[in-house]
This record gives sequence, C-alpha cells and structure tokens, in this order.
Amino acid sequence: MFDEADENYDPVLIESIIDFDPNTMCVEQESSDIIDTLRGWLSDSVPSHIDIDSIDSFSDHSEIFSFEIPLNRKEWLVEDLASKRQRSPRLFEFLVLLLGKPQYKSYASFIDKAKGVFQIYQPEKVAELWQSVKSRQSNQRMTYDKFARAIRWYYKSNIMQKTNTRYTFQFSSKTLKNYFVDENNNTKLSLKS
DNA sequence: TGCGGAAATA
DNA sequence: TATTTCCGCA
Repeated sequence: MFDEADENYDPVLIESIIDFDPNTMCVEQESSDIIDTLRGWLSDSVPSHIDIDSIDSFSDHSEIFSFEIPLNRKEWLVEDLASKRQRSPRLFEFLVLLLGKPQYKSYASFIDKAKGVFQIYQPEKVAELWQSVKSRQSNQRMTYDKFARAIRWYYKSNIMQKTNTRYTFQFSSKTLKNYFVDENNNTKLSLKS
C-alpha cells in the first residue's frame, strides 16, 4: 500500500486518510481496514518481545520507536523580533516548534490544543533533542529531570501552567495568546516577554 | 514523578 | 537573564 522508500510517502497524508472523529475519539468504520493494515505494519516493525496491545499513550515509546529522526538545525531556529536575526529557540519556543512538527508526534503531541495541553511520550528523547537544539550548550547530558525542572521555572513567570499529571504540560493562556496567534497550522512565534 | 529552593553557569 | 544542576520533600 504505502512504501516508505517511495518519495511520495507521507505520514501526514496517511493520517488524513483515516477518518477520525475528535469528539467521539473514534475512527469511522471505513477507516478500520486501514487501521488494521497499519497494525500489521507495526507488528512487523516492532520487536517481537513487545506486545502491541500493551502499548498505550502513557508509556515511554522510546523502545518501540527507537529509530533516529535526522536533526535539521535550521528547522529549529526562530526569528528574534528585536534583532530580526535567526537564533536558537528558548525552551518554550522549542516546545511550540516540537509540537508543530508531525514527524515528532511520537515524541510529544497535543492532548487539547485549544487549551495548550500536551503530553510527552518519549521524555528522554525530547530532553536529548532539546540539548542539541538549545543555544546554551553544556558538557553534561540533558535529562528529562532537568528538562522538566526548566519547564517548572515557567510556572512563576506564567509562561506555563501546572498540570500535575505525568509527562503532561500546559501553556498558559497568556502564552497561548501571544504565541499561537496563527490561524492555520503554521506556528507563529510572536515574541513579547 | 512532580515540585520548587538554592547555587552554578553560559 | 535563562536556564542548568543538584536535591530533599511530598
């Protein structure tokens, strides 16, 4: 059906083929065949010791989706409003960019985009990615623990809100207002601290 | 795991 | 200044 080696292969396109109703959280009947096919692929690509049925959205998927996503630094630059210069993103900007990239959906994705609530599925992968994208480099390894602490600093400045749920974070309404002023799927970062 | 103080650092 | 690092507490 779809061949990954095919240059026309597009995971986003596949997604649009499946008729998913966000209200009922169910897929339409016609889509079930496609789901089964995808499930078949998963069976072939996932290590045999892993029970696919045991995989849920709250587990760390790093063992399952262990393939590397090539890093393209340019994709992670933001334009500084003041200087009009390209620069590495701040942590919250990194999060906005990450959530906007379909290829990173297995890393983290929105649970409730309108409220800015998102969940991280591969904590250490995200922390690792943050380390390679951020401006301020260090010799030590970025861990989810430190990554999460940095996010918690945002509570005080009201850039983020507490969720008190495992691997789940939320942008504040203020941040949502200032950084999601886009109407399409293009992420707009209109800075204004 | 999440939280947040305290101190260090790019 | 914006995290990063370390860590005791819940």
